[in-house]
Amino acid sequence: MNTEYFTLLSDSLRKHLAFSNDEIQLIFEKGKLKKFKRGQFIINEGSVIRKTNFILEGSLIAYFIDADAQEHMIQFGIEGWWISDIHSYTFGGPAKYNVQALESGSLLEISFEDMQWLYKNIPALEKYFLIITQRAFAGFQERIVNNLCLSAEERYEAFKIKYPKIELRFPQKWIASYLGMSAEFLSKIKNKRI
Amino acid sequence: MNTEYFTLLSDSLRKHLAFSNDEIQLIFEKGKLKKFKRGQFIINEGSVIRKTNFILEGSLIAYFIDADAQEHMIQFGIEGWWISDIHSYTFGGPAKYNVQALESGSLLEISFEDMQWLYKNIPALEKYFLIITQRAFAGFQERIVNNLCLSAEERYEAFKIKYPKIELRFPQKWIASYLGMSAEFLSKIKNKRI
DNA sequence: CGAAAATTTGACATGACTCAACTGGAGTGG
DNA sequence: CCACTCCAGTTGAGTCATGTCAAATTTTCG
Repeated sequence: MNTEYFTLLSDSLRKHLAFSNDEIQLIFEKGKLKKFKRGQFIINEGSVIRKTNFILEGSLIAYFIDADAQEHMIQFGIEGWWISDIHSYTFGGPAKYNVQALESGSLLEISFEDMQWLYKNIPALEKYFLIITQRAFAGFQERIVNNLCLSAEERYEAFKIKYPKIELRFPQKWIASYLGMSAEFLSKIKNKRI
Repeated sequence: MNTEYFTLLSDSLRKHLAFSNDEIQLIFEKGKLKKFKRGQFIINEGSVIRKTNFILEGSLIAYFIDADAQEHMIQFGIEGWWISDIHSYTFGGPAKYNVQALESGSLLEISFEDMQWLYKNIPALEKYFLIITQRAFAGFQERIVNNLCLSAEERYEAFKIKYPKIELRFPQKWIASYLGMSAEFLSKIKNKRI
């Protein structure tokens, strides 16, 4: 198996808790390695996919399309991040969002059932997911707060500071969507034409 | 101990997973029963309070005050809900929000350390918190989505459907803040004076 | 290289905010 | 238990931040 991928997963896990190499190996064995191409859908809105994905390479976005056919970005993900549709993976309902690749790459796919098995065999794993879910939760709280009390320009400035790498790697129209403003308006902010 | 309180906690826990009476008893023993009065602060922004709270009676809100002295509601809570500041409880940093009582009542306070002890002694408890954190996470995702693609009026309509009881119990100005609109504008929506 | 997508730019439209004045009702102290 | 505050809610006028649309330009990628 690719050592680079192993390192990526072990770094992500060990950032929060201690795991043995055997335990990480176990996760790789339970998971399925999948390649994806730019533009490919990993999850389609409406389908039930009880799987979560650890991104090994490339970039993905989670977004949904509203009644006016406007796309809204929920979340982005690059190598080293977990991404799934929580309604489908966690609760078993239909996915509320699309997950699509913006850059080709690969991921490690783990089913809900296999994850329950892994929880039983790797004591720290459930706590790890509690911690990263809490972090994601705190992140979404912050995003709501920013949407409530910052102007469009302030939100963009805060975003650049928080995610300097992301800014360079994702198309501007998706960043605008993530920040809750129109693509045109973000363009005006960047070029000081407000 | 008050059987009504016991039932409230056991219902909340058993809604998601199986727990024995002894296990629930153990949680009550580790927790501290605290009464609070209308207007009282449970958590002050900036302080470190590694405690989480299960509301037994009354209502609380979590909010913060921005640079323009505007209050923004993050979350509300009534009996049967857990509330804390995640930055302080989970990560040990200073609280980002105030938690204040809108109605007098009481709560069960559990420290972070005691919770770790409870996790070790009640196998299902950690999974329970993973589940409710995931639910809260999904809720915040939905709130972001609504803020991105619904008008103020649509957000209010969706809120009334999702939280019919909350609507009647919390002052309108806080509901407006929760929904990301001014109190005046919500008043106009309700009275069709737009 | 060429088509399709992303970005830029300007003109114009509008949803929601701010401010300010007024009203009503709930909590509190004498 | 009444009167007095005082905060929540209402209403209107005026304003502004941001959206929409459409056309021009640049970039991306098959």
